[in-house]
Amino acid sequence: MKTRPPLAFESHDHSTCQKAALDCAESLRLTKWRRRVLEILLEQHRSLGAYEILERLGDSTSKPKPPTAYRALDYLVEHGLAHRIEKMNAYVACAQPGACDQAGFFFCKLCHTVAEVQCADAESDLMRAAATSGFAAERTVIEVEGVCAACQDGD
Amino acid sequence: MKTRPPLAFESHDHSTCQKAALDCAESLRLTKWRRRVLEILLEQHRSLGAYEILERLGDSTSKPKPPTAYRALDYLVEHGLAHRIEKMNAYVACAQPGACDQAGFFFCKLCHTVAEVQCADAESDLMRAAATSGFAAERTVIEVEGVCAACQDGD
DNA sequence: CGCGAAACTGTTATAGTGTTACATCTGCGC
DNA sequence: GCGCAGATGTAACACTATAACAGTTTCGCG
Repeated sequence: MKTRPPLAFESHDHSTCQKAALDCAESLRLTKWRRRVLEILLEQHRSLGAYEILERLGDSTSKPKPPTAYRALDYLVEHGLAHRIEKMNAYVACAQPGACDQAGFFFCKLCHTVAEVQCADAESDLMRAAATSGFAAERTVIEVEGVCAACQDGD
Repeated sequence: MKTRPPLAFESHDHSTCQKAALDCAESLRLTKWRRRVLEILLEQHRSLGAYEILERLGDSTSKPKPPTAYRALDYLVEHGLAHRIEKMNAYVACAQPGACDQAGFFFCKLCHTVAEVQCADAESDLMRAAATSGFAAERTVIEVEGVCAACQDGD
């Protein structure tokens, strides 16, 4: 599993993360809600639940309904700009848009920070194992729950 | 990723699977509900939702409430006799009770059959990656969604 | 331009999944 | 028997996600 270091746990210039994602979204149809959801997700390398996002989409005059958030999230996930963290029922912006093959995630159960790594090796091993049974693999979920260094210190 | 072949997709003497799990449960405190839930899960290598299990726990005279199923499932998962498939919000009996280190799962999205494999290599790679960031990993989820050979034929 | 198809949005309602809180019971050691 | 710990019973609720359908916008194309 060759990976670049998990950026999310290290201090970095986050504006380049945001810019990369927005650049990558150029070729897509980013409507009002999709853009706003993406911007919210891009604020930090943390996962947010669909209803947290929904809250933030509303203003004093109107509150969108759940399908508004889910539709935008589905679109972003389908097009590789966001990922769903199954274990958390939550969503996070893709940290390597355009270069995201088979991602795995380390997520802190306390602060919900998510670090994304490429897991090509693990994935190909799994694909080989699948092939021997005639299993047609479609999507692989790799998630590691734990506590990040910052939250360990905080204890 | 050395694994024995995924048994669940092949015909096999399932009674030995059931027996192994019940033997392994000997040392535990299997109360009425825990035993019944385990028996239900052991009927096949398929995942069941908590409410499906709950249905089957009831009889004509009384229907247990959700906490009954969740408590039994939590216990079985904690003690390694069952696993939760995050992507399906469902539960499956452990296929290698007592010898289940870091499991990964192939599950068919059509028939919900689940094959369990050991993923020690993938896991140790992930643990190494985690260590470099000071991330304290606790639980690793590895799940592959797809279509099993039988369901492909059936199409 | 005008028109039709496709995509997107708004809204209501509901389905599905999981937990909290608290009362009650049961078995076991003392 | 007493008291405690663990297990169960029950009601109510919180969180997550989708179905269904109406209305609107967008966009290609004649």
